[in-house]
Amino acid sequence: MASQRGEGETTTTPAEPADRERARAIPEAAVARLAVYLRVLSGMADQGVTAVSSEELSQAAGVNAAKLRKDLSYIGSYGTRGVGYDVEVLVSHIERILGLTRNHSVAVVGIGNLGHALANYGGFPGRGFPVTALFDVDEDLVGIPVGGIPVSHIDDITAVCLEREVSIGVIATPPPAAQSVCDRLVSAGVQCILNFAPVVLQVPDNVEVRKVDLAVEMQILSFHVARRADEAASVSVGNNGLGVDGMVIRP
Amino acid sequence: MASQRGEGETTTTPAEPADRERARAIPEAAVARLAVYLRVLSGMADQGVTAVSSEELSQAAGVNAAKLRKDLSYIGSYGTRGVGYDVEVLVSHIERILGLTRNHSVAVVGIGNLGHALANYGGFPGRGFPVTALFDVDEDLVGIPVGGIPVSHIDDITAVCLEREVSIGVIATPPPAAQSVCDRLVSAGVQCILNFAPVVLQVPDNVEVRKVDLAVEMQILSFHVARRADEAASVSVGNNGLGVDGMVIRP
DNA sequence: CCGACTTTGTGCATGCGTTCACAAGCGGTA
DNA sequence: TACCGCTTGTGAACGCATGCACAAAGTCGG
Ligand SMILES: NC(=O)c1ccc[n+]([C@@H]2O[C@H](COP(=O)([O-])OP(=O)(O)OC[C@H]3O[C@@H](n4cnc5c(N)ncnc54)[C@H](O)[C@@H]3O)[C@@H](O)[C@H]2O)c1
Ligand SMILES: NC(=O)c1ccc[n+]([C@@H]2O[C@H](COP(=O)([O-])OP(=O)(O)OC[C@H]3O[C@@H](n4cnc5c(N)ncnc54)[C@H](O)[C@@H]3O)[C@@H](O)[C@H]2O)c1
Repeated sequence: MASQRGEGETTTTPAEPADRERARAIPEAAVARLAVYLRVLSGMADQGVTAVSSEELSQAAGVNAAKLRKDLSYIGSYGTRGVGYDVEVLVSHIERILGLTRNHSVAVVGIGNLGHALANYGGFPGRGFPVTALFDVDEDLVGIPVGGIPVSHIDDITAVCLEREVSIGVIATPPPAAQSVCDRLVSAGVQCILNFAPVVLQVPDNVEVRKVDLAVEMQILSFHVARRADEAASVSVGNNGLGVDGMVIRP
Repeated sequence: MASQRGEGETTTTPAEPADRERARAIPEAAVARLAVYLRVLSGMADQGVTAVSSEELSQAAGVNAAKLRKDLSYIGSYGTRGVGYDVEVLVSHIERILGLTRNHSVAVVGIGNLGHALANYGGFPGRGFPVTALFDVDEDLVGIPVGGIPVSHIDDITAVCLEREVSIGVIATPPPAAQSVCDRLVSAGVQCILNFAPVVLQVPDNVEVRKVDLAVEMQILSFHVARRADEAASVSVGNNGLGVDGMVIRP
């Protein structure tokens, strides 16, 4: 039911494909950072930089240098001691680990405010994520091209997803429709879902979901201001108690 | 320079104001989940639900029940053993901890594809995050209302932010402009930034930044498909075990 | 060819976050 | 009132991630 990480796997690693087997051991947090390193490295490559040290790269990526080296060590040892890393080499290794050696076709469902923005965004194709299908229930939208791609009707989702080999589904519908859309994507064989609707999606174990919840992001920020305000209050007022039943306000 | 967590803090926690002092101890990850619980609880309240058990709530929020109880314990003990939690009570306590007892005015900078979507989105005001200011460099956009709010020129950012008491700045400009916009927001006194541009922002210690990077999200998804594909390959090929050089995985 | 210098890769300790498991506490019932 | 069953709240164990510190490994100048 629940987590099921390593499944059956009685096996230890076979000798040869150490490269990909290694992938399983990469911490989730490190994967997210590898994607950031990749972006930074790509930028450097574009500017003609050919080599980079862990110190430089870590600064550019906004992380600790030791952490960066450890992250890179998860994917192998491709640096040169005393020198640093070859940018090209690193880029290609990270791309391989992240599975970016092939394109991942993306479908956007719900062509409203957000869906339009996503469909019109030019940043995805260049990074290996071409948007190849758009879906909506609204008959008035069906057939109209957005960002160069005509909107399909949601009822055709299975056929279209299979035909265009969609591997990532993006949900940008209103919350009530999200679960149903998700189910449809799953039955169309989509195994990766990026969800913008503020809803907890229910999916089978073999489907990976990531959510982007802007309200939550803002609330986290809100928490930090509140905390900071309280700290300030504690310090300046001397914090002589009184906090009793809570509801302390701002300085 | 770098992290600076607990800083000067020679003080131990004073006795009384346990309520807010507690806030400092809440793990970052728990804060994010609290926001999710809040959303779920609000939905329940709207449907007339008055009480909920940790089991029910955790299922609705998609997390482990024990984790949920621990998360709630960070903000105090407001449940009733043998019964569960009062929805109203929980909502108001979480809101207080997250600093949602007052509104947080939001400014969006960069009214392009994404900026339009954000400005038009109706979900923020209802959650205590009214969008009160929009900025762009494009003269053609300035003055035009989007989502009911006229776009201001980026050069007026300081005055407008101060006037409207903006507490959260959202960056939706092209990457090259992001750092400069960020700097302007900071000098306008904004201490919370939500960044959509794929750029690592440099900010002073007293400013909180959260980033939303869709390309990174997709690359993480990509990693998981690749990993899964490899596992499948390993299994189907037989992978009859006997790992040689160690690196045991999980049972 | 050697020695000094630079930077990687990683073992280890530390801290944070998650999960388990259970005593404590409460409402309901007889 | 006393008991019973249910659910909370949390101590403690575990596992993962972070950061330090240094040996290993390579470059470069002489
Ligand atoms: N716009 C934003 O900035 C923003 C911010 C945060 C979260 N969100 C979330 O993103 C989602 C989309 O937001 P939006 O502002 O674009 O909404 P929207 O109302 O503008 O667009 C929703 C679109 O989905 C379509 N739709 C509805 N039901 C559908 C179904 N069953 N199948 C396919 N399409 C369907 C509608 O026809 C509409 O075109 C919402 O869940 C919202 O909460 C949006
Ligand atoms: N649209 C998406 O779905 C999407 C997805 C992922 C990431 N992003 C990122 O979000 C950002 C915005 O994307 P977009 O598609 O809306 O871009 P866009 O080009 O449509 O809009 C950018 C807007 O910013 C304005 N701008 C430029 N420089 C500015 C400055 N110095 N000050 C104020 N405004 C300025 C432009 O005039 C334009 O209106 C980009 O960094 C992009 O990489 C967007």
